[in-house]
Amino acid sequence: MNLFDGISENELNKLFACLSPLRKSYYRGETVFNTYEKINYVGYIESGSIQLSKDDYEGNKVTVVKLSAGDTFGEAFIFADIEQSGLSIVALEDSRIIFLDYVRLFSSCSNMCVFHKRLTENIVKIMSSRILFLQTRIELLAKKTLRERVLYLLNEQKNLQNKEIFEIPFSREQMAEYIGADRSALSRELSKMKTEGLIDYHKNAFKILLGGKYE
Amino acid sequence: MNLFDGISENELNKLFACLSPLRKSYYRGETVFNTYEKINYVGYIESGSIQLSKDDYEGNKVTVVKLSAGDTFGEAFIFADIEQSGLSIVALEDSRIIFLDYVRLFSSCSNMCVFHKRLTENIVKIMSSRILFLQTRIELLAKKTLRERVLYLLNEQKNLQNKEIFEIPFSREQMAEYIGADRSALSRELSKMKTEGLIDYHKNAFKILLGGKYE
DNA sequence: AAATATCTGTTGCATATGCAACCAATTTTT
DNA sequence: AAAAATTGGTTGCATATGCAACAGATATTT
Repeated sequence: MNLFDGISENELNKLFACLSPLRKSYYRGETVFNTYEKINYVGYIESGSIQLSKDDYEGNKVTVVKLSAGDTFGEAFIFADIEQSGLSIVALEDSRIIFLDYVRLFSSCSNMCVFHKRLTENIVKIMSSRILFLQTRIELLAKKTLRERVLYLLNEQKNLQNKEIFEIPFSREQMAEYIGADRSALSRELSKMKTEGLIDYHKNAFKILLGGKYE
Repeated sequence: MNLFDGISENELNKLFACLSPLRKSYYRGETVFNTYEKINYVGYIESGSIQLSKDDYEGNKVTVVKLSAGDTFGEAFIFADIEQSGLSIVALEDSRIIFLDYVRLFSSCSNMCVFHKRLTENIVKIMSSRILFLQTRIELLAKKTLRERVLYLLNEQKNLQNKEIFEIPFSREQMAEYIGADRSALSRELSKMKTEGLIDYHKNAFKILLGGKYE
């Protein structure tokens, strides 16, 4: 789901004239927003990719989500009235981002209402899917054993990519972080699962061999 | 945040005339939606309370959230195009629910546009806060130790209620489920934390004694 | 290509925690 | 009030897993 779906190139130009968005570029590793900033924009990634993470009081970093070109972020803070997002947003590669101001986004404007309505609807759709995604993630994290979480992630990716052999879009470290586990424990569990004939993998290419109760 | 905030009684009547919502009553324990139903409505709880949970392939039940009078649910499925919600929604007590049809909610209508716009904005706000809530929950579940999750929950509740002594709105069983732990393990950990002078509690009234690195 | 840095797997160890079983306390039903 | 059901705490046990340290593999820089 793209923020600008259903809005033609021509309409988009008019819309931009009205919304006067900020367009900014970021280098790999550069911070888009830090933890203490207020987010007043819906961000749209024109190119590149970013990572949203959250730091807790102990300094552990939890990756909330990674986003790439065509994705939208910041919509969770619309109307939320939160002074500090608590999110640190960093560019994973050179990126270009369009920022749409909340206020303009939701203030009616005489000539553009059609597009505004469309944009609003799109934002609602994006929020829908974000909620569903987060709920899925919660379901994964609520699993009590590491193995269950691994299998949940693998099945998710398998279904998503609809292939028998699928690529996990994470490094081991990131994969461990995503499922809330220690990296070495993940490695160990993966090895064990391979030995037991449950799964097979080479680097990031995985295959689920045995479904059993996990299918 | 209430779905109908900013809409007066009088306007609400007009809006209802236009939206023609369904009003239904449920007894305690009764199912509002089962796992296999498609949800086409935004549900608004007039009275009572409900619980949203999700069953996994092994039959474990994960409580997603509990909602009570004034809360809204089902908004995550707007435009999501999902045939089976995967959610089982059950009334926790006798409840009365208003269902607003997605289609009518988002179709423009000649005379009601002002209220529709308002409603849409409210839904966006609700979705915002839901996303933030879910992200918080994820942050909790991503903690590696039970103690950290417990403290996270306690601090959350303390801040929410802004009292030194605060009531946890869960039974032990539910609390354990919420933080993704075994009930007996939770009991043990709570006892241990009390012994160590970290917290104090009696039934559901808790107090955080020692912050230290957890403050 | 050599040197360096990053990523991944392995393993020993201590501990946390799920699970089961049981008992006590509390609440609900009869 | 007695009986039954629900809820919470305790404990033994086996195992899962975080942590640390190290080694090999791979990628990056010089």
